Amino acid sequence: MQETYDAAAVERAAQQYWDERRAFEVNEHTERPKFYCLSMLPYPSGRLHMGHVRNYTIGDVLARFLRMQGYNVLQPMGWDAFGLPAENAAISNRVPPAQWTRQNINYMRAQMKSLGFAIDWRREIASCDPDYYRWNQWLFLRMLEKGLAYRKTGVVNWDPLDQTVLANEQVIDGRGWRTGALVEKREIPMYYLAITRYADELLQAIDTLNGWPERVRVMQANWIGRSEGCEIAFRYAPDTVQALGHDGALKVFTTRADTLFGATFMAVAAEHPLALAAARDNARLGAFIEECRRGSVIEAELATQEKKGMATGLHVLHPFSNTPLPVWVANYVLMGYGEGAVMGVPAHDERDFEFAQQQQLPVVMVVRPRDGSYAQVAAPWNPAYAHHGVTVNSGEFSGLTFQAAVDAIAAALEQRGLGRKRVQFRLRDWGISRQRYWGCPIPIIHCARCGAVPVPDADLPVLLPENLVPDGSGNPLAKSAAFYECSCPQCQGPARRETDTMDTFVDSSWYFMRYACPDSAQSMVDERAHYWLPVDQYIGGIEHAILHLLYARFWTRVMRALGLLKVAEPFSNLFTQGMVLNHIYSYQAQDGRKRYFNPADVAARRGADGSLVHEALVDGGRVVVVHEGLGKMSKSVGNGVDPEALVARFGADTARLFTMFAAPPDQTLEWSDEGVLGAARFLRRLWHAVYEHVQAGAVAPLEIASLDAAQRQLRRTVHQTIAKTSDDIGRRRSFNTAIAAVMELLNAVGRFADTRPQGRAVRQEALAMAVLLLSPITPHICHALWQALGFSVALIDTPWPKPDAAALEQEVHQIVVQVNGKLRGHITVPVQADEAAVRAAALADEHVKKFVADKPVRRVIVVPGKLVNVVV
RNA sequence: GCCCGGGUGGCGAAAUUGGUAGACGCAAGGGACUUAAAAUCCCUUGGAGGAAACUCCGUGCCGGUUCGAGUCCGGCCCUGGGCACCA
Repeated sequence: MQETYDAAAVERAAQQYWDERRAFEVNEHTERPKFYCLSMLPYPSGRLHMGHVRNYTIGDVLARFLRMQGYNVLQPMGWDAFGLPAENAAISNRVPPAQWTRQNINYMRAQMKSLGFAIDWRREIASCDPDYYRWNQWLFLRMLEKGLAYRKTGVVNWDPLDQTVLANEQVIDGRGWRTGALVEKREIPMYYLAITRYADELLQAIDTLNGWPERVRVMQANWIGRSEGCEIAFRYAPDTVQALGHDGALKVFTTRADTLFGATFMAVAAEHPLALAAARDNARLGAFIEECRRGSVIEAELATQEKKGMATGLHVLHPFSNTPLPVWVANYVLMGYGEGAVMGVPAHDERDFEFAQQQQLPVVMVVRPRDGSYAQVAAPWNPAYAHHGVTVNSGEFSGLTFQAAVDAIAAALEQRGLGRKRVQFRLRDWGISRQRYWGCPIPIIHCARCGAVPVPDADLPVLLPENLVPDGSGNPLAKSAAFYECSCPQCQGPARRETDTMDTFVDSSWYFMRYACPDSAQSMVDERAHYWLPVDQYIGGIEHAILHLLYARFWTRVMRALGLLKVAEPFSNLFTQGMVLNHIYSYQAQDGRKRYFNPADVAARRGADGSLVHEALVDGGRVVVVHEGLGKMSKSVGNGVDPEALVARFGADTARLFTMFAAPPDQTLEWSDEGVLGAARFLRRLWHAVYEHVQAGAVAPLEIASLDAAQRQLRRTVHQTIAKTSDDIGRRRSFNTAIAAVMELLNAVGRFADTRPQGRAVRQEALAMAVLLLSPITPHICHALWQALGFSVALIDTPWPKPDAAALEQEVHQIVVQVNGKLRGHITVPVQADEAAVRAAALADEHVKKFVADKPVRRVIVVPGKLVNVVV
């Protein structure tokens, strides 16, 4: 064994050992229980960042821990390889996205290997591989057959200069990211997946996801957004029938049918057909509608925007009173939710109230105020106005409580054919068409005669040409005749291939299934997926709490309905790791632009007044930079730490140890160079402890019966550490405290100076256990130290230890004594001592006597094995 | 506006079921070794008082429950995140 710890050599040797033995390749033919440990697959951006390191280390710790516990652990890895950054890189580097992406994958795979993750690399997949994305296309066709996929016009962001569709993230302050031109909204035909058909199922099943963090479950439930209410039809008034030239009704959705008699107007969205019809011979209304449609795309702005509206001149009839109600166009009504129209009840809805105040519309109170809380509905708005209560002023429906009123009104409406109870979801169907090149082609052929024709299964996959280079204007596929020119599968006539590609969320909705059977040539998944699914532990960022996880749940249900899978839910347990933060330093450059400095390039010194001053070098001179606090590591503020440099300097084990130790894995992690040094120092100390021990020669077998008190004490610490570490990793996922416990153990070993044969035997056990317990976190150094300690079976094949109950036993233990709840002393009592004995010992303690003095003892509380509280 | 987290030393944090607040680590100060530096090792380190023994105070703020509260309850303040005119 070498005296000094050479991380690079140790890691090379360990990785070579695992590779040669194919240690992490798994199959389905084993008696051991399976465990599917999955980390979210990365986008191949070029290099790993610290978020990746943290994510994959958490997964790897669990995978290795469970492997040692006897599970058949699958830990796969792949690449979310389609998407916009490859096109952006292509524009600036003039390299096809495919080439850029594959280079990045190769580079990042090597980086991952250097971190020593226990991955079965035979199962690697990239979503840009035709063998993978052909099954996106295949399932899309099945969904088309079932009516789960359909075509409809949708709104996109359009850059008028580049003549191209922009993704939301390419729209900056309402302008195109490249051209700076004002972005327009355009309606084009797109494909949608009917996720709303699964809304109820997806919502209800959230209750079964016991292994998911509560906040993720809440976020998903809110996103699906189920509302119980009524749809109500308001028939056109005679003047409106005349104006439009036909009879009809305006449908609205409401959760407050009990307030129907308080409706004093109708409000419809700008895109509502009734608004458009009214605008045909009303130029002012047309202009207003145009203004609303043009308005801000950013939803947060919409929410705070001033309410605006304009009367259409049309009227509808109240279903019970037959009173005519004016129809308004209002900018606060969303076309995409409910019916795109609402009944305006200003007395009991804040938005309607605000609108009515502005437009001088009448306010009619139809819910009785709660005792004395208010006398009448008047400005300013009072949240009590919206409370559920007893109806008044509502004809035959007066005097009913909320639910009774809703039931009665809904029943009466239904009898007249003017409404019914209905559930409305906030969730909308998933638009998957992207007018982009680097994605999975949608397998549709457009024929002038036959319409949109699905590509026959036999012609799959529709291959994406990999040699195109986008130039920023439009979709290169739409300019590539070799791609879009084709013949109609039905009539054989000339036709045009669909040039839109799929949203990359499609790719990531089922990749974890394909890992189970990456070579399945005849089907999307095969019986091996039944073995591995569901994923037992999924690990990833909270930023995917809604979309990715919801889409994957939906996709799983669709595949189950098609008989491809047996599970309803893909992920049994979900772990969301925290972000990695670092300091942000900025400086106003001479050109007026804000520049950021990497924290590694910033030096701190004490200023004249003793406060910290941060400085960085600019053109050879020092300038004072502004410390903007902590923020997520990202390119835009230049505060990233390169994992590769970290591994090169300290080794993978130090990188892994620091990221697991510095913070609980589900909370934010603040980067600290000193903390990294501390992790490296600990590993050197561990190495040195084993080195010293091994240098002293062979170790005698442990003779437990002959141990003295100090030896038994160290052994007890060893086995307590085994128990704590097992619980911390296995149940609590609290890796930082598991590491702290091993550090304490090593500190105890350091204080243990016994060099007699049995002393050395106890030390041997202590060091071996420290190495074993730490091995999921720092596998390379532990691999080497395990060998050095003389074990012939490799660490990777050694089972996780169990605490020895006998070693944990004690004859006496220390008990805390309090007087009136304040700590006053400690007593040592035999473990078998009964309550009376413990009580007597406590009262006999000198410190206790001092505080009790001559005051009468009112009560003594004894918590066995822990504490005594004397109440005086 | 609504829904979730979080608030504990100089810093990252620990305290798992209501039972010794601050484990473990970082930083800082002191010391050992060394020609010196690095590395390593040892000691101190929540605040106040005290020569010491020890005492008092202390987990964002106010109040409550309890023999006992960082932990439970009520009200507030600050902060991070998510959603956002969803009828």
